[in-house]
Amino acid sequence: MRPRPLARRLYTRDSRDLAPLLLNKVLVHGTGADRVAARIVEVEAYAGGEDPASHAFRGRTARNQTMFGPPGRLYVYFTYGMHWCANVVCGTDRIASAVLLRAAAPLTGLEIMRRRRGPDRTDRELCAGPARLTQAFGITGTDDDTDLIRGSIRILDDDTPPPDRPGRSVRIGLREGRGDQDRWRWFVESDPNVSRTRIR
DNA sequence: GGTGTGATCGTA
DNA sequence: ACGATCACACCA
Repeated sequence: MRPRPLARRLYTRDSRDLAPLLLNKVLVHGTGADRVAARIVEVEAYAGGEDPASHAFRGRTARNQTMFGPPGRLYVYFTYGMHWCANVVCGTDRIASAVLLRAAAPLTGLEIMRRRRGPDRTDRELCAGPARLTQAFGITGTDDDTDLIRGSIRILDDDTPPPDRPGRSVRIGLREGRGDQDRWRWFVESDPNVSRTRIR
């Protein structure tokens, strides 16, 4: 079968159920000559109001309101004064559950990605990291709250299953919410496009 | 492979 | 004041 958008029902799952299922799905942006695509190889779950590491932990704000909206949309936020990061909004309406897209393996449009990321970037430098990924895809704040099923940014299933035994670890870059049991990062073991892990 | 540091600005 | 980061310098 041709690649097709994920069923809307899938996005109603909780972030910790959905996150590992997004591994090996295909993120695409644009059409024709502008099209870029990459296979998702690393994600993290953020569990909203119960999760001290989530932007939603202290309630709804102007920045995080997309997470409180319907599932199946993209939550894009700006951080460190220069980077954008993208999340898949999931769970039920008004529950601020989300999955951070941390890394992907480039599939098509590598020359377009290199135009955005820099001409000397190796393949693995294009999408190995949450802010690298958005830069390679040309995702910014104007893409916040867009629909992942009908919009220009989509997540597709091309019948590549998620790994049977995905790699798993605590989340990266956090100060809060990284207890030993909070292993809410999943990745495709041995994929070179998994981001470098530097724990605070 | 690893660590340390500066960039840069919206958010709370 | 700090951050769901990155690039680059430097060390090994």
